[in-house]
Amino acid sequence: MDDVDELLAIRAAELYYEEDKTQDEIGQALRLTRWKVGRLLAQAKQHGFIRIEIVHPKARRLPIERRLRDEFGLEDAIVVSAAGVASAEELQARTAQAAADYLLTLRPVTRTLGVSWGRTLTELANHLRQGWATGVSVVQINGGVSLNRRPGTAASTAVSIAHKGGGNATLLPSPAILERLETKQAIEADRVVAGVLDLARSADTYLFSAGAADHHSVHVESGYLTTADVDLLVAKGAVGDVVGRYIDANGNTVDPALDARTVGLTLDELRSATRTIAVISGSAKHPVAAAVVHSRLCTVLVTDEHTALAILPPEPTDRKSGVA
Amino acid sequence: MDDVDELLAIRAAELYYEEDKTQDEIGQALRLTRWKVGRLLAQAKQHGFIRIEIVHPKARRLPIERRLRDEFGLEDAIVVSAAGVASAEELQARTAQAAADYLLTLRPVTRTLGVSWGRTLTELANHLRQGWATGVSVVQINGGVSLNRRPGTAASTAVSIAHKGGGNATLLPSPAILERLETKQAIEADRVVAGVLDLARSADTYLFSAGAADHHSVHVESGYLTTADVDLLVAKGAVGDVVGRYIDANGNTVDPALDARTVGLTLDELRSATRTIAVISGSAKHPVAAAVVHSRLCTVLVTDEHTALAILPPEPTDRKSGVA
DNA sequence: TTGGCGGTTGCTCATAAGAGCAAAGTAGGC
DNA sequence: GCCTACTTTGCTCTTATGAGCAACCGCCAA
Repeated sequence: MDDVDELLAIRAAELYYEEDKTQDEIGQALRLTRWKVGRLLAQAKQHGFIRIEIVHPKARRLPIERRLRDEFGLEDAIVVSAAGVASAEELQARTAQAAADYLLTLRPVTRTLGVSWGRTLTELANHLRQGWATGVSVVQINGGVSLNRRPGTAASTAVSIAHKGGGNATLLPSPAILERLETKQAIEADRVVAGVLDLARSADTYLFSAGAADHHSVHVESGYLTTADVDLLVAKGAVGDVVGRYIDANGNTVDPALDARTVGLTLDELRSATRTIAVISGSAKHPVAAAVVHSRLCTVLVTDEHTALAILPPEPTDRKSGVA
Repeated sequence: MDDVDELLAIRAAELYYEEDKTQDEIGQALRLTRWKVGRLLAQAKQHGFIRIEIVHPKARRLPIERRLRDEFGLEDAIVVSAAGVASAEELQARTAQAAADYLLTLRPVTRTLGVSWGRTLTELANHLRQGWATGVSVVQINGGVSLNRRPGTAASTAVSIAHKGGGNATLLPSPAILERLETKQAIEADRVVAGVLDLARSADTYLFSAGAADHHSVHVESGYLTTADVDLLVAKGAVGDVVGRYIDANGNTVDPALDARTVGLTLDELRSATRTIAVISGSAKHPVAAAVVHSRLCTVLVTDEHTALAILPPEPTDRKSGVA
């Protein structure tokens, strides 16, 4: 495509997309045959001169979803569009909303849903529509009684999801991380706790988010970890946490000792589940999102466009010499 | 259009524009008839959910051009797209390039071109293509021997335009603004200067830009005005200058005494010309651009999308109840 | 109940756009 | 200088889309 054709293609595109002329009319105006006009338009598209965006809070990016599914063998992927999004909060809200919507469409319908907790899931619960399921049983899959502030956020997330789905929640009455291994083992040996964990292991679907390994983490806010702890984890290669367990870029636990003191389903238990839905949004979470997907911690990913593109390998520009 | 239809429209748009499905296929997927799909897509467009942009340095915005022509009775309007533009400089370069391209298409061909000077025109001259005209005569229409720095910029702009058009330039050997009225009158009485001005008045086409009334003005840089002078002009309502003459929002000279000391064609002479091309770009120049267009100082406007939209009255959203 | 009325639906028909192909044009190799 | 391989062009034929219209639905009033 030489310069002259390029300019013609742009002129044709202006007339076609902005002036609603037919290719034939454009042909007359630019002294081309209508076939030439059609080819120029096709080339303009191929070269990326024509950008078509769907600007809407519920808009998704299907081609990116497909790439995610294909690239990582995901069962499903939901990618919300970032077109016209002003703030990171808005994008996260869109993602949470999309995840809430996705729950409605789950087939087969979930009977027992294992849930994690955190900011994203709280937002998801708020966006969830009343009556999204009928008689769903919700069970927490990791510990989370907040130590200091806003006690019960973790609980209310699970309860809210259950209530709106016409069922009830089973809470895991345990801190997320214990200070001593023995305490953790004792807690897990407790009949109630063990029962909850058994129920959690029997869930047909798991729903969780991921946290970035930084000082704003919910673990720091809740007092389970200090900022120094986080720095140490980062130094060991941590990119973030999933159900309270810190992982590196390969999805492995970075600190086995810490992991052993963490109450809840293990990463391997999560990996062996048939349906695990990860909801992850925001630029701070790009590294964890990548780790989650690469290490097959989820079968379904709900995320935003930016995060998805950060996870995916760069797209081979689809020129004629694409294979070369 | 209710919520359900809106969501369907978005889903349809995703499949149509991103997945290249036919409306019929979308109908099958969403359990709609293909006509319903067509209507949903039309509604999505109407509501502005579908945004189509042409991303290219030479892309123009024809609908905006039309609005400018219709709204202000312009003979022609060239509006370059701001899609995908990173910096203000890039936008100005695009505008200058568009103006240079426009000169090539002028019909009837210009024999004598009156030009102003300034950053925009210098850039235009640089972007102008060799051989853009054959034997064009270029004449300066306002004074501009730089007092201190970069002497000859004004001259080289005119010379460059002339050379590339296979003709020669007639320079106006005079400062832009004189300190005393008597000196200005004496200069204009000079045979050479008077001759140049006569030639300038006989031009068939005028090409000029406009300057913002701020401290970065070329007049300040060249030493004709101090920043204090500019502040005073602004206080009097100045929005910028055209061919060295400061105007208010209505296109009137803000300081008759200063205007009388300014050498070159008057604004009224410019207004009575048959073809005057204004090249104006950048957010700082929105007010001058509006003044130029409103007061009919130009018959042709070359500008960027943002400036054009700032000049134009807000577009009536084209809903069904558009007239109400 | 019935009869009107605005709005929606699914159709027919006309037009626009795309796929594929043969002919013409072009550049390079011998 | 001529032939060959490749690209570009303008076509035919098919498919997709849009315009316009009659039938239909739901809503309200008589």
